[in-house]
Amino acid sequence: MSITADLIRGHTDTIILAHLLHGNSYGYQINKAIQDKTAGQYELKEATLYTAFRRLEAAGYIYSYWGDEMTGARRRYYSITPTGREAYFRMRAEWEEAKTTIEKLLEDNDHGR
Amino acid sequence: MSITADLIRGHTDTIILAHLLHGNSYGYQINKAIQDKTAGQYELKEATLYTAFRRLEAAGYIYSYWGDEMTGARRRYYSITPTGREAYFRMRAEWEEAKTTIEKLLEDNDHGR
DNA sequence: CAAAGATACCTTGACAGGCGAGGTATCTTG
DNA sequence: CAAGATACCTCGCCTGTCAAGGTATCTTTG
Repeated sequence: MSITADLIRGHTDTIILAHLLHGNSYGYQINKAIQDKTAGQYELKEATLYTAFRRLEAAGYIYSYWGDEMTGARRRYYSITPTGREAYFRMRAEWEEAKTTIEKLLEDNDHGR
Repeated sequence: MSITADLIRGHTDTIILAHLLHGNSYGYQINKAIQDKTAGQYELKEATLYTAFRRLEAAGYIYSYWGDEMTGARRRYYSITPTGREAYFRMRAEWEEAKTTIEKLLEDNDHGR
């Protein structure tokens, strides 16, 4: 969790969409996957996660359905829509752009003095 | 301004500090410099800028003083403090880390399926 | 010289996303 | 059976961004 909230802000949606690209999943698993991927360096807070699901579903980027688990706690599965896929690629492109811009602005450049 | 606010969020302070590294400056000029650097792709909104100045000053990262212009509108100059310098380098390091993390999480990786 | 535009500062209030804190229910393990 | 993991959820606060509005001075232009 060493990464501050404001730096990750705005990426939550894209991160979730990225995980749904290869197949349907449910909240708890997505969160686990993220922790694994970043070696515990970052975790979506549950409240953040579920807020994001609502937002993404309202936007038509994902849809959800209850799993038919015979055992264990019930799970709500999420699936990415074609629109969601498009959104993902658009958001990634935006990130690439933003990255360059931020990089430029954070530089400690001393040119001309 | 093609870059969305949420992606830049949290970088405002670092951007300002970066600009003050090479010398004192005032709000209007800093904003102009940012627009030039990004070829108009991004501009800090004034309200954001001045909020940030207050925040940075309260944190002891910068201090301000009124310029003694004999002509033109009055200018409030800002100067970075040693603590501010430290903060800048720390924030840059955080950005480097965050970047890697975000990159990892946004990947469209299909490994293992 | 008046109007328009640039320079330069500032505040208020709304909004959105993140998240701490709290809650529910089920299954597994010691 | 208690503890911990799995799995879901909501409420209300906090913080950073920014649209909209304001002030004052100087320069340019018709």
